[in-house]
Amino acid sequence: MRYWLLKSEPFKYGWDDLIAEKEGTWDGVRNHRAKNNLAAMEVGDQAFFYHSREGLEIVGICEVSVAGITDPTDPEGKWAAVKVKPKTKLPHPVTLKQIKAEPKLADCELVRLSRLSVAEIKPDEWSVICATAGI
DNA sequence: GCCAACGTTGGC
DNA sequence: GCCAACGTTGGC
Repeated sequence: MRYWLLKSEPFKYGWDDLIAEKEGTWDGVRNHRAKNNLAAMEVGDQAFFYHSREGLEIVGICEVSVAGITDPTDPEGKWAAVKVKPKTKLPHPVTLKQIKAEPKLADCELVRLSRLSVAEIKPDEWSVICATAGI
């Protein structure tokens, strides 16, 4: 079981959209590192849902329901995608400010590579964020 | 709205 | 194969 963080701009596709759809396809990723992360995901992996540009906070947890599919929006079929289902809405969203203020999270991919849209979260980082979120 | 970080493109 | 120019992302 591995942990991830999925970034999305809430005005394009937010947590509420995922709830409404019940299952969302994570496609349109055009960054190699993010693609590698997508390709490494397995069914059952957990992922934080993070709102970028607006909100700047982790709002929920979703679970990979379908792994290893090719991006349906890519005509050449070179890019990867997964499907995710919403699992838990965080009782207390964890803001980027809180993440940056926590020394244990100082070198997670989210902080280090701020432009990466699909980041890996280490198990201990996952626990720290869950604790902060009140889970 | 600005700017830093990063990726991509294209001239050489 | 190098690097400058440009575009995009995302935090502030």
